[in-house]
Amino acid sequence: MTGSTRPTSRDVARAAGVSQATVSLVLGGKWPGRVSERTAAAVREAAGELGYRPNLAARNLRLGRTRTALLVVPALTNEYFARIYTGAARVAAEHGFGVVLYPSPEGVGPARDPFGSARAAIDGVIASSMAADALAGIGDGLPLVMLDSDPDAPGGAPTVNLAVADGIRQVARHLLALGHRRFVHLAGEVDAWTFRVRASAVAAELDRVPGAVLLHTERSALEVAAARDAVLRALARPGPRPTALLCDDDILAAGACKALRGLGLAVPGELSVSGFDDLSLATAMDPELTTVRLPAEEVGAAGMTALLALLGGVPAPGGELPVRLVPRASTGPAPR
Amino acid sequence: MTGSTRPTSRDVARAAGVSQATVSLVLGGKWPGRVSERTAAAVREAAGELGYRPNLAARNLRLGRTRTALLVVPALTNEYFARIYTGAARVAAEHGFGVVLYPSPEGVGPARDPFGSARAAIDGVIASSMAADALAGIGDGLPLVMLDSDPDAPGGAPTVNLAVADGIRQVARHLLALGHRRFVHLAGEVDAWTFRVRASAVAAELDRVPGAVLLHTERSALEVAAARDAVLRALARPGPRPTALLCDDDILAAGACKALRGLGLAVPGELSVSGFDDLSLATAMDPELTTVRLPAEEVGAAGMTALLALLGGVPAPGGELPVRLVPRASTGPAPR
DNA sequence: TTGTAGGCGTTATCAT
DNA sequence: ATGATAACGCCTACAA
Repeated sequence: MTGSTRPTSRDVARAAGVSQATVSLVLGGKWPGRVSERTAAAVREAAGELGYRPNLAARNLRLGRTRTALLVVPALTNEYFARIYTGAARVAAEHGFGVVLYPSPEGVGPARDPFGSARAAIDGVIASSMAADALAGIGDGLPLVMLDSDPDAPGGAPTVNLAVADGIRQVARHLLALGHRRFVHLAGEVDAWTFRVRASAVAAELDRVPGAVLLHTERSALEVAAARDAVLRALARPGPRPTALLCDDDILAAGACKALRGLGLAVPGELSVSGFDDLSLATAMDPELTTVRLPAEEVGAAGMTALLALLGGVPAPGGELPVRLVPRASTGPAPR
Repeated sequence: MTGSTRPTSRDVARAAGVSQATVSLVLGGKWPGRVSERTAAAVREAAGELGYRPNLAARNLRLGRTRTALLVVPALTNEYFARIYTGAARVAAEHGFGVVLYPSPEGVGPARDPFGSARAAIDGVIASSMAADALAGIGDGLPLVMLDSDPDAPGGAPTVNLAVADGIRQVARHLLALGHRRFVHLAGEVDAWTFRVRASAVAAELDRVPGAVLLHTERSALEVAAARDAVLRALARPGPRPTALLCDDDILAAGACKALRGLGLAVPGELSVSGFDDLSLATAMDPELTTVRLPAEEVGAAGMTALLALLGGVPAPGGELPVRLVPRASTGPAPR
């Protein structure tokens, strides 16, 4: 280790033969009309020479804000959250903000560290698909926007949601139009608003059609192997066999297809399977999955927009983004 | 907005009837023997009452370090990087550090912002699977550990690697033992060290066996659709047909399987397919993919350990972590 | 056992 | 057009 330490604005000032204030003005980009072109150039030169980079901690302390938002996600295991991030980061960048990702350690559980877990200094929080109380200790009192969450939850944080119920409706109608009447719902075994909405939307939509019946709802963790087991359980039940398997999620649908193949049941010849999310998995499979595409990037963007509004003192809009059925090869006419 | 602002340690001190210094000692956990139990309790009570949370910017400025590391990844689109994060975060937490994720905007490209893109104040950088120059402007001069990168790259950052070449070797031997002799290599079209290693390992290993021949190497972006097209191209070439398709990556292998199914070729009956990474995709597919499991979490952990060593002034170890072939259903005896 | 005081590096206000 | 100066909130000698 050479004893070299990072150069400060003071060092730049000395090197350029000016004062710290001038350096700050020039590098802050607000010198036109206040500092001569000559000195500005000298400052920039000196800064470049020394490899000067402003100390973020000092800047944040002085300004009282960090221009950084925290994006809390329950897991990074699928690309949905990656797309959320992308959208949020894009909007953030347009406003000179950064986004820091915090994958919440497996689901719930309040923070253990008395000082909270988010170490980065942040101005606000965007929480995606989280139970409200899972945020305990993260953004205590910071401006908060929730994605994919109960808009009527206590706390009254602005919410950006997907039209999940409408998506389920589209799937159900698609299957009904194909002649299906006997359904099984493979539900995500996760205590999140979005899955509760899915469940009630499935029930409601099938209720509307005389003759259509929801034979059973089977719950499964969001993993392929678990979903396969769940479908095996569901199909082992006595009674008439379903012709359509409506899955809460593409991963569940993938597991369902595996189970069916194992049972020698053709998809979609004997059973139709639908997913939700339109992950890249949906087209990696064979047959490709009929599913619902979520505008994840727009969700992230809208979330960031709402947070920026909040930070600006304007009441944030919130709202619901439309989703779209993507019919592919895993659904077909009901047999018989 | 009520005009309420966040309480400072000063406010806590006032509320508890003590000085800032005492507050700092108590909340910093280094009061035993220096502050009476009674006052300590009073301080904690006041802090809790006010909902006090220390200002990170100020703390970081004062201490000159943030106890935060930046983990730079090329993309979040697959779970490999999620596992890296998990491992790194675990080790970090054991040392009172935090980890902030920075998904580098699509591959390469130096930072556009003159002040660099990583807004969070950080002590060091762990870069995963990145070209060395893709880091320009991120951690300028900060302690750096590279994962999955050329250990002999200029710059001499410590490197934590996977035994990628050995993994390829295991796959090749597995296929050779099954009687395969005509190979096609489906290579990732990414300019990264790990893919260069894979390519040369494939060539080297097949070279060692008389009669074994690498018919062709086809390149493809790391996406299912691209991989499918690439395999269609490769199989349309004149000459003998391969019996084994060695893919750089599970996603490529998934695309390969789709292409083969489209062509009516049985896997593994007529062609064996192998992947690399053991993503959850590998077991979501049908047939399940023979692939190589990477200890991603350990890579992240080792990377963090190396960074902590670096920060402590100790030369970081670096090293290579073993990988393991996971034979599944997509490979079988060579036909004929 | 507790309080006082100084400074971390930056930006912004006010003189010059 | 530029420079001196004062904060931002925290930690930590050192003094009492």
